[in-house]
Amino acid sequence: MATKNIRVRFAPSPTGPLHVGGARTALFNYLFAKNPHGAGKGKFILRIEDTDKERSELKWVQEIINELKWLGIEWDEGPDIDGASGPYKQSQRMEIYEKYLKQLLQEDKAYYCFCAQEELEDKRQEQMARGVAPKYDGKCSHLSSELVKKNLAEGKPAVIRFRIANKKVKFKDLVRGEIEFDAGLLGDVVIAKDLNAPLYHFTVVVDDYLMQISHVIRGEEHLSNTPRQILIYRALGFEHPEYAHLPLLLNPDRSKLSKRHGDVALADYHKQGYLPEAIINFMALLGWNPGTEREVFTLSQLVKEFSIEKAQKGGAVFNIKRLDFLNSLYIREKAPEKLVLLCAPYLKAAGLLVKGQISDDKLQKIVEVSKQRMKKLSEIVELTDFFFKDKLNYEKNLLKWDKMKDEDIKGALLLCDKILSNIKIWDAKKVEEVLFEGAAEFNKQKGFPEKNRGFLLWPLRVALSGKEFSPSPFEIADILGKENTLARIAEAIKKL
RNA sequence: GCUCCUAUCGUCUAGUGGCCCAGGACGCGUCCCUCUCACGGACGAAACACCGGUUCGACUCCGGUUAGGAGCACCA
Repeated sequence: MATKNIRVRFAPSPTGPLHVGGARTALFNYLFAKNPHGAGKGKFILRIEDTDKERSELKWVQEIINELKWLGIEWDEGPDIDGASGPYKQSQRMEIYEKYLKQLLQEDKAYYCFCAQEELEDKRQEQMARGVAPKYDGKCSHLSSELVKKNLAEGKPAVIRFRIANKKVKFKDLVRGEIEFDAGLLGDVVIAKDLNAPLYHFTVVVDDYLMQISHVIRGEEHLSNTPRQILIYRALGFEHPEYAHLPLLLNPDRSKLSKRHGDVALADYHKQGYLPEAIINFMALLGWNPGTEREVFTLSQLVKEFSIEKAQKGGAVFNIKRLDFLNSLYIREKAPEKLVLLCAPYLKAAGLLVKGQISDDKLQKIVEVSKQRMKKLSEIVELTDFFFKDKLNYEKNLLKWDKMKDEDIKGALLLCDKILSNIKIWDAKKVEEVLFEGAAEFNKQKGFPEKNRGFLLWPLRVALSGKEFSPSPFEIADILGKENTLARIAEAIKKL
């Protein structure tokens, strides 16, 4: 096994946005391929499974490509850059499937079935009601070749079924160990609607073989699909790859992760302002851990640490609070100039950031004083809007600290105005210094508790921000500048 | 219903027979810092599903029970 080339693939079907569960599967495949402790430099392949003509759309192919790139998961082989063409799209490989389909038909390992869908559905219901595993009853499995030819010539609707051998199928799963299924319970599976419309179970086998995939790493929902796929490998004379079935991502109620409990599209998290670093880190730790107490990893560190043996067997609840924690961590670690670039689109979209109205330097300061409060980038808007507005909108009552009366608040603001008017060097440190002195003086004069600076600072901070929560008045004043700061104090005094 | 998978704090997990009256992280609570929020710091509550074996000794091995999940398509 050590000599075998590692080749893994992520094979989504473009029938909707890239699901976070899918993204995690892609991540694990990528990590497995790139990890240097594996059998060598593996290849990670992206294959688009768009055999479902009705539901597959090009825009979803493009979204898959974009989001994977955004995460930093790069593939060695995959569809063309526009997502529209190339041999890594199943829709472009129809002749290949047709060839193998014909082979199976010829060898009588597959056969035409003329049963109507409604008829099948009725039987299925009846079987389940009887308490047996629903499976195809084999009605068309031994039709004479004359009858098949006749039916086909008459244009009777038909599908192609694969003969499932009545025996036990055993295989080794890298995360779960030996697994055995009784294929006799399965029933003959439909592998194509016709020669030109092959279905998943068939195409996945053909492609994984042709693309020389060494390890199939996928979600646990495919575990019970594995035996029938193995049987198809055998019928085709192929050797099947090794398997690793990853635990499912779960809703808080422990059902399979789905919409209605929250967002499941990676793009939704992207839009809300989750950083790819945070999402990668978060997803990696869902169903895997390094066996140490370390919890924070970059993608390249994960590549180094990863081993499939440490993958978890049980499902993992998608805990958004933990994602938020990681995201705020990575936001705080971002270089200031990069964080500004990331936040700017949100401010622009909110109409706060208008080109040329504010210097880059100032904008960076705004982001810097706010970043420790940000769980996701989109929050920059509510956190900083007051910096950009001309007029603040807040209730007079918000200015009140503790049991201050209106005249006390007015006195505090007047004092602030006086103190700040006299400052020559305007920066946060200087402002803080003089205001601390002023606060002591104010409390003494008013008979307020000596150590409680809130009597001076709270009204000031509210006057400058209009908010209950905000950065310190020193930081705000620094960014606002002297003129604006004094103007906001004057506005506040007018309210009293 | 049938088949398969799974089972340690609320959540993600460490733990491969004695190092564990179970460790870390998120979340939660209290306190400190502090004009607020946040950051940071300290402390705290919180789990081996159950029942039988095996063993000198089980969270760890085996069997069963229970619970949860997935699959059983002319979707992937």
